[in-house]
Amino acid sequence: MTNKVVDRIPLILEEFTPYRLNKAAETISRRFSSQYREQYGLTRPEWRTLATLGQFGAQTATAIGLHSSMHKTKVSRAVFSLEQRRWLKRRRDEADRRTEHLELTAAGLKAYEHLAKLAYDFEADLFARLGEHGTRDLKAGLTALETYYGQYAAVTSTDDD
Amino acid sequence: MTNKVVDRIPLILEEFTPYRLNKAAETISRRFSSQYREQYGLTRPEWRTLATLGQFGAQTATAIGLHSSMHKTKVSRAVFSLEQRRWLKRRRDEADRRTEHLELTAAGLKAYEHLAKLAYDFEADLFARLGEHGTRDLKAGLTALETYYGQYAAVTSTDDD
DNA sequence: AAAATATCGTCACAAATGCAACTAAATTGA
DNA sequence: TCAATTTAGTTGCATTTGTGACGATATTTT
Repeated sequence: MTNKVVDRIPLILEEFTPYRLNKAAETISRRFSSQYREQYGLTRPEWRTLATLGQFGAQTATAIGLHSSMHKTKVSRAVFSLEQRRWLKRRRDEADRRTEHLELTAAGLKAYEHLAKLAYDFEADLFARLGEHGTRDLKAGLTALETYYGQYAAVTSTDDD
Repeated sequence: MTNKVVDRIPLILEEFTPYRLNKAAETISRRFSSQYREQYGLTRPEWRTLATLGQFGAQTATAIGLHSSMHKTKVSRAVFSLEQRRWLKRRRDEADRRTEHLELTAAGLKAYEHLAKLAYDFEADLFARLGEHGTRDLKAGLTALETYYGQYAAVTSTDDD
């Protein structure tokens, strides 16, 4: 049962889809993250937190984590760090005092807008380089993956741009 | 020059390609890595090292890193760990004594063959779930990405399968 | 053939991460 | 109404990672 013919075929790492996907994600992320890292010294969790608040306005830490697929400790640390920069402020919810609503300050919003612009430009440049077909394939492939794993319980949570 | 109309469009994180790509890669990797983690307690760098040696036979640490996109310290640690398990042995190159050739032992080869089989099955299952179109799109999208960034100097090196 | 430079692999240290335990507050339910 | 459970967010600790420096060897330059 174990020794089929297929056992003999060697595994070619650079053709193995999980490996390819990981490498592609890392390469692209690295390129993009260098922008916010070099210009603002932001980490990825910080960038994601900023992006989520910029997109939705005030949010709780839990909501940020859910939306941006980050573990709550990452969110907690990112929030702390953005608070130090005076890019966001906390507001305790008086109805449920466990919760705090997080909101960008004017400075935070300004940084967000700049970074959102960089993100757009980055993506536009990527699409231009991939070409029409490459872009369509990539998007469709990602959509297929999302459909697939979206059906399974979103058990885990982690990070990364 | 900075305030175009496009500046007003909010960035939608879950539609942003680098984010989607990262999340997809993480989700898939997590599923796959749970197999070698649970069954053998292997880390990702260890799995990649094993896979590279299984694919090519004896290799130097540097070659493994190049092939599997891992930083040399990761390779060094993975090699040490696999050596502890007696899954590989080192052989000093007498012509160039800085280098060592790494080779799987019988036990290492056996583990490799089992894991390669798991990898195949995992990929086959993924493709089945993605469907014919989803699979083709994903592969084509990855190929497009690889073509794109393959042209740029492979400056960095890291990990993660 | 010496000196300068580059490469191989390892190690020490600092930063980032994940996990589990924790405090505080809210909710459930007996 | 009060004990048990759940939820929000933080913190401590152990593990993993990246960086830079290092010793050893090889190669290149002068």
